[in-house]
Amino acid sequence: MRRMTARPANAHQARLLKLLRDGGPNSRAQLGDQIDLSRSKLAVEVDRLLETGLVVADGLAASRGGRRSHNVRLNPGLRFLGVDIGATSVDVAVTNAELEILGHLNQPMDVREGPVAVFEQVLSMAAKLRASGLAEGYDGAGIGVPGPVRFPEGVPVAPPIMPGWDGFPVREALSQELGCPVMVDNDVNLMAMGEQHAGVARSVGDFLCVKIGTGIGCGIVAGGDVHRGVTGSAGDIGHIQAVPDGRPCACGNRGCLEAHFSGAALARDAVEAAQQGLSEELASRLEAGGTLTAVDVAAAAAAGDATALDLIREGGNRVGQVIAGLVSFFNPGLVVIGGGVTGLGHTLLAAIRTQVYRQSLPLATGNLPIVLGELGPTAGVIGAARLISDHLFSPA
Amino acid sequence: MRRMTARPANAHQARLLKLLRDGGPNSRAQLGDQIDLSRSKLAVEVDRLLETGLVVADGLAASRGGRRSHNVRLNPGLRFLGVDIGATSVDVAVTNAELEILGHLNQPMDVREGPVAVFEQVLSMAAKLRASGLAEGYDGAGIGVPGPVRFPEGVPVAPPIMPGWDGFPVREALSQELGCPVMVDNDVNLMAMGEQHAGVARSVGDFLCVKIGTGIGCGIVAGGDVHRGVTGSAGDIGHIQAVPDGRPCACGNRGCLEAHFSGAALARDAVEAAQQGLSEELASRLEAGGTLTAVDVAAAAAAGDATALDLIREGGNRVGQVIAGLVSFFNPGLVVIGGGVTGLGHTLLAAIRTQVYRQSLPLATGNLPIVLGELGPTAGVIGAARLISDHLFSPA
DNA sequence: GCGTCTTTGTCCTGAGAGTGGAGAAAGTTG
DNA sequence: CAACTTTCTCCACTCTCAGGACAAAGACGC
Repeated sequence: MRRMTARPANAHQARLLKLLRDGGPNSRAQLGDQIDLSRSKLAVEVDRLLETGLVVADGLAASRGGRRSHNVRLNPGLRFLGVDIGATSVDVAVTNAELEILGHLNQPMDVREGPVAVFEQVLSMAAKLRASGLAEGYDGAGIGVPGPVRFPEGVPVAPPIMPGWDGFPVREALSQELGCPVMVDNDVNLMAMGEQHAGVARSVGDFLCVKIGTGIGCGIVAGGDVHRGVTGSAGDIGHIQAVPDGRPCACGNRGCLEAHFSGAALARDAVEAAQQGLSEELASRLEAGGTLTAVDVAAAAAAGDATALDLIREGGNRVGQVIAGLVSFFNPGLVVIGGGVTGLGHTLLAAIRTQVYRQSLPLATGNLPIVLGELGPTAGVIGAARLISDHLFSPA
Repeated sequence: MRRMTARPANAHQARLLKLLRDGGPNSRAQLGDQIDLSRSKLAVEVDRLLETGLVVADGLAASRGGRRSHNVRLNPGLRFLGVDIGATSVDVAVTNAELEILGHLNQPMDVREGPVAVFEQVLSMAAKLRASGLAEGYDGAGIGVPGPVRFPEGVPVAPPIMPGWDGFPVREALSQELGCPVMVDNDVNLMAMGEQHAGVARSVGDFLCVKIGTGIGCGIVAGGDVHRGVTGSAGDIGHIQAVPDGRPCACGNRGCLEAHFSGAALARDAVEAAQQGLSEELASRLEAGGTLTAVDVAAAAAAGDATALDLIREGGNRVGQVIAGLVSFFNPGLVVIGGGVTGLGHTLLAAIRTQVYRQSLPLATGNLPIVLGELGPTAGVIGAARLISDHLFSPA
């Protein structure tokens, strides 16, 4: 099917599209309240957007004490694809232009199988969503990968946990297959954008979004925009030294944060503890499943297992220590904790908070909320849709 | 004397003023090459700037193969005052509108004497510069203080090393006394702006500027702009934990970076070493001067004293470790080392580089210069002048 | 049911912003 | 001294944008 190809012709139109995306259907009068334009000029730009088809009339709204307004809204037929490639699974979702999720699929998959296999999977999931009637095609797609990305080109660079992906033209290839514009970013940055768009970080301009999953990363939002760094590796905090002369890490150094606490490290420590007979709870789970994951530790902790609680607390202390440093450095207005280990819940959060509030200066922590992400596994795909919509809703 | 009060009327004029500030006298044609405006429109805006008096004609330039151009330049009578209040001294300088230093005074002074005493000193230095004929008055002033600042209001907040300054209306008071607009910022941010304007960081959009003096701070420039954080305390890295259970720090915690390495810590360690008889060089200097400073350590190191070199190396390792973490997190394109201890020179730099290159990921360090600041003690005052000129050269 | 008030949206006019070309002014070069 | 360059100014024309007048459509009080 032929998809929309129109783009806003100027900054005003871009602004209007974003207001409609974030605020849903609106009348010209309501739009006028939110934008610095005369009614006449605004009407002209809205008419032009109607001509492009990006925006459509949406009937009459209720009266607010006078003539009823004619609402307009983003074309309800627009479809964005949000893809979140994690280390061990793939999430794919369809959204409308208002970034509401219409359908969401998740599939376990090891990113190390390489770009070709993963791509095949993503395309099949996208096709499945299309086949279920949620979309006739895609107007744009955003995709997140678990490693640094050369953002302007949309190409992963030197990704430690993604052998085979280095230099793979993700943007180019996906755009070719889907026949629509594509933007690529680090998965952590997308999670931050997701929480900023629809989660706990709404209306916060400077915040950190720490994602603890198989590895650890940190999305940085400064002045409302994602900070990616000069080579796209900003936020790569997994290899900050957390313990002097600590555990050996896959990167070759010792004591990296990721070696001491992450989904993978936690699972390894839990198995160790079970084998050493420190926890019956963990041992029986190990026996039953053959292996342990962060989910098992969470369950054991919920059941009151002291060893599991200790593991979580110790890990939280490590992460908290590093975050404390980042808070001193960056002075954010909010810290969001997300990723797979959020299942560890309040125990983890309490440990992190303790460290940060104790080690950072009062001025930086005085009014600093440290909270769990609100969107869970949908943060990434919403962020991905947001990424491509920000791109498409900007002047060409 | 009546000073200039005009401000640019629109973004074009602001852009032109900044081009003239950074590029010196220019013809209309040269300006046209650097700005996206038609020659006719550009001529109109230049004429309006001439009318305001901010810009003046500057005679004919050499021919470039055709008609000679009529240069324009910023009014050579404009004067900015740059003030850099350090922990132990005050720098005051006069610049022209192109931010060239016309006169510079330095005066030892303890910031703990409080805002009233320091202000008196600053005003007397400003008057001295005026009396020497360098300025008939000031069109604007920038001032840096060694602590966090609520930037929009220009008021220091909860400054640990500046008791008595909390909430003191620096901007308001100085503006009153000098009769011109004033902007206030953290001294480290100003140093970063100085190096960005006229030093090693020219044309770098994302960099860190670590200032090691009495304390330690870090200026953060992201996307060309200084990142100040939500409460103005961004870059306050002196109290990041560098050594678990390390030395007690004035802030109440243990192992803070500042407690292990800074001008003050280095002097203390040197005295200790001298008293323990570890270094004859340092001991003789202690005897001679009654006390030791970073300058003594630098001299001892230059003379080949092993103990002094060890102190510097160990300190550099500590700082380098912290910077390594910040590099992983922020992924800057450049790291500038400045402040009082730059006298320690290459020994310090080598230790820092070793740590950063060893601990951060190759992608972040692959093309990362770590260099000493170029401007020395003038970085702060140039940054201060730049701060106020950025303000005055923006539309009102 | 009817006039009055409020809200919404459209139309029109006039002020500026901005472009691009013509052409004058002032050089260089052979 | 002719031909070519570069710089700058002037002018006509287009486009943007604001703000007021006005029409449409509803709420509300009497």
